[in-house]
Amino acid sequence: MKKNVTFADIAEYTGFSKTTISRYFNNPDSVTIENQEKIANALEVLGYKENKLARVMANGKTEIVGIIIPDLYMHYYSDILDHIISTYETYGYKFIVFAGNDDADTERRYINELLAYKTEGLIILSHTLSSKELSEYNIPIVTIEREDEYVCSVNTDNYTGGMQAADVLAKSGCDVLIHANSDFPESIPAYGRIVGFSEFCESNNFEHRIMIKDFGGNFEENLENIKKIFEEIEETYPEKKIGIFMPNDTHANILLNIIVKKYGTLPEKYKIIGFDNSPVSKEAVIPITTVGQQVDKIAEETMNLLLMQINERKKRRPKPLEAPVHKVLTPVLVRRETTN
Amino acid sequence: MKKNVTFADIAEYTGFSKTTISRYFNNPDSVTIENQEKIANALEVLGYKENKLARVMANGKTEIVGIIIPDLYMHYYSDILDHIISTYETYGYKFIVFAGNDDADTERRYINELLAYKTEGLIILSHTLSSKELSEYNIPIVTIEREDEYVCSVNTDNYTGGMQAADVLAKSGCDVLIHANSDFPESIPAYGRIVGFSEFCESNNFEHRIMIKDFGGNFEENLENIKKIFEEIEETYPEKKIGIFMPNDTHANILLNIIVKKYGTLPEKYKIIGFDNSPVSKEAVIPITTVGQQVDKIAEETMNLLLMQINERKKRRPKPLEAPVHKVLTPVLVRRETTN
DNA sequence: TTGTACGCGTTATCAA
DNA sequence: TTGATAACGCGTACAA
Repeated sequence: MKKNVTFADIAEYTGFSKTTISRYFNNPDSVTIENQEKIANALEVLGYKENKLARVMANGKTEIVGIIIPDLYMHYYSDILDHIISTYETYGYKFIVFAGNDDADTERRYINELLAYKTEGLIILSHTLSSKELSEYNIPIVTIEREDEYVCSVNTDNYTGGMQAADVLAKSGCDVLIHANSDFPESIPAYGRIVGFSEFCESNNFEHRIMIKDFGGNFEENLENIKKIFEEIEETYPEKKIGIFMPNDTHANILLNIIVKKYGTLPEKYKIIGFDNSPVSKEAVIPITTVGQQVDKIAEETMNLLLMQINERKKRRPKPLEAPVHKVLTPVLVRRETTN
Repeated sequence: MKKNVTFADIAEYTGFSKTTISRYFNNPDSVTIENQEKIANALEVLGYKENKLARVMANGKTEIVGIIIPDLYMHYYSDILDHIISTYETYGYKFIVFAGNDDADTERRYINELLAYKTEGLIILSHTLSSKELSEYNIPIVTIEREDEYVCSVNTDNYTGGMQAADVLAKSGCDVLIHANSDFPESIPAYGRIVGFSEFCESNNFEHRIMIKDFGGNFEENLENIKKIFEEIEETYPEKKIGIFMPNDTHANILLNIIVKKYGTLPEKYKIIGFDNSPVSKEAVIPITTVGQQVDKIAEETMNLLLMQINERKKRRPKPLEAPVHKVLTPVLVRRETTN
């Protein structure tokens, strides 16, 4: 195990001090062009490899962000993760990734681990810890599409999304508008969808119905529960034209597949709209109309919000935010073939 | 910005030396039970938070692994990533994740960044850098399903997989067996599929055909190219029963959707088999038979292989591997509804 | 069982 | 423009 080449070695080789070598990296212009070349040459000759951890010890900037995502099964999450990770090219921040959404203690362990590595900020998509608890960690945090009272967040305007969905189904000539979703508290942004959907229906006098159902945590459970929902719809409204707004594209796709398997196609009787505009919506047998989340913008705004907090902390006299900032992004309707 | 609590503070508060505090964490039994309690108490009172980076400076062990994945669009990759990340519970290693598969220089930057953070090992799924170049970084590496001559790797037995696929299609009563795949060099494990498939057909006298096609890098291109393939098949073999072996489940699903959209179901005339057993194969309109990769085992073996190398390095006199270890895992056929 | 002293590789401060 | 020195927080011989 041969020793690493360090600034000390470069300094010795070139006759400069360690300080000058450091300056060569962090403020090159403060070193003579001539000497810059000498140093550059020495780096080549000695085969220097930088050690960012040592730098972290000295200046405290890890340029690492921690991210906790519920799972990678939901296409929406892998999509988000992909976009966030890709911001490396823009901001240079690296990401340590954890997955999990079950156990609060597990999640606390993840966070403590992340803090022990001095990550400069946290991006949280999982739902197990309250924003109150998160805020007490006293580190820059941005959450995405979850309860966010005490922390900064980026969310889609779910209320508008719900209205858009209802509107499309209405314009597709449906007699009854149905929204299936899980039972979650009003504090979660997605709750806005239910409200937006309902209000649209009520103020436009559409027969509508909210079906609250626990969809379960994996495909098998999803399938079973969505089958039940569909059976109930078939029985209840044999003569009507039905518009169904599913909680996300993954679930919309499952419903679509159930119907297509039964009828060989999507009958005129049914219109479907999903949420997220995740890849599965366009890859489905029949491309699914969806209320699209702007995942690229979400990733971008998340990093902006996070870096804003991070940079504020680096100031000599940082002012903590008076109140958490909640960025809300407008959903974009993506019309495809499951509606008119 | 109040200073962090350090061992020095704990030492001062308890009256012990920093060394004893360190021992409390790394070798508790070498400290009196009584004193352990004193220290534990001090940690509480002072609100100590560990700093693993400082520990890294002192002992060199980051417990971080870097991982470079081509993308998160292919379900197979998100699946693998999910399983690898989840090994945290078993091994305690954290993961810094990069995504990309395009540009060699970009990928070199990723690797250098990872090395600068002293990651203890690398897991590579992208294809842009040769294993020769990778091996020259002189750090523990495991690749998954890619060219691997000079580095350790975990691969699925693609040859057997190819034979299994052909066998299932044959037993499903197909007259012609077709395997569509991209044009890649023999050095890539997936090439074995083509060989296994062909050899099975030849030794059993099945009419067969390998269709080499560039599928493109996103869904739109995939769709377009797979449509062309299907059209060609429809024209060429109007009277025959066709078995089609697709390169992965994502592509098999696209083909299935094209057919179902045209016929309302999967006609008896066509049998389809995919590869990977990634989530999409069971979530498809008609659940897709597939040659399954054992993703859980792949993740496990990958970490085993990596940790073997990492631990060897920690020894006083590490012996470098004489030759890279290539772990090969048997694929498991998953029969579903697109074959008999 | 506990303590001393130094090292890990870089940056920040202050001085020249 | 350059340098000397002290951090950063922890681990580890070696000594007691």
